[in-house]
Amino acid sequence: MKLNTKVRYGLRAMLDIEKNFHGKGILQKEISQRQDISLKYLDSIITGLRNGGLIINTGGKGSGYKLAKPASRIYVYDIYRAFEPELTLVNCLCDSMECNRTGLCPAKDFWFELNIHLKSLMQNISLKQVMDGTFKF
Amino acid sequence: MKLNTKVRYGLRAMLDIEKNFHGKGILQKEISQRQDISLKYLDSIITGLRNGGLIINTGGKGSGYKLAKPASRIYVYDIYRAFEPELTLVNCLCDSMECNRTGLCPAKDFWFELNIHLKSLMQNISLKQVMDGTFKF
DNA sequence: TTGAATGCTACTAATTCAATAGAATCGATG
DNA sequence: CATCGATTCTATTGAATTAGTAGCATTCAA
Repeated sequence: MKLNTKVRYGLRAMLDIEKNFHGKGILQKEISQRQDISLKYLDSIITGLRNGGLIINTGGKGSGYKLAKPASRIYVYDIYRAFEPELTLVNCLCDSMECNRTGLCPAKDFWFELNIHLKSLMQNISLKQVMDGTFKF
Repeated sequence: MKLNTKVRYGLRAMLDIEKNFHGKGILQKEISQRQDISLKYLDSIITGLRNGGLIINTGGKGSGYKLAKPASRIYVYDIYRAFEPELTLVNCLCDSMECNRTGLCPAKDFWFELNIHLKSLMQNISLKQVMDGTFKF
């Protein structure tokens, strides 16, 4: 069970933007250098974050990126979702072809609850909390 | 982020064995039929569980499998570990070549705590609780 | 000694994933 | 207008992982 690197890099990029934004948009190149991610690969990360509505280009002079919302209203799960479909720990939770044992299979019920729990953790911890280290489980 | 099918089938096999064991060892064939898992693939699942010390062959007449310990002392994470290395949500947590930013990178610290939390959930919910549906998060 | 059940090694086919290539576009500046 | 840096898009590659199967060896009780 692994998180893919896009989510991982995505979170770092978001934190980088938030930390270094002081009125002037952040360039991909800066993030690339600070976070040690190749510009080309970061390109796809930025695309994901932008399409997910998490960052926006400041436009105008000295253009660059900033967060689309305050860090306190962006959640870890938002970033996850910028790169992944809905969290589904096991396929039998989403693919009814694969399993229709809900209520009959204790294993399925367990994974179902674990799935909800894990998702809700990520939905409730904000970028700001991650940045400050003030999140709690 | 997905759980692999071995862990998933492994849990089902364990539950099947516990549920159907009444003094007489459970045959792979029975599990295969009840759980609708090909005998060949189940073979590798059983191997994992056996090597993980979670099930044992009853030996003797009417041989078959039973749990190696009471279901109340087998934990979900035990089953996970029968098929996976230690839970590591992101590579930067285990591979120091990849990242040595502990305490510097808020993202890493977050994944680290999430990792601990998730692992500890699985370490504290027993097979019996899964079977009864009495687990709680 | 036979036959069912188990155990072992290897293999394949499919999928996923990280990362790069190359070109098109955009936008500010001189 | 020309250009240069930065961004954006599409496509591709190469590697790793994984679900599932094949085939055979072994065991063990009847």
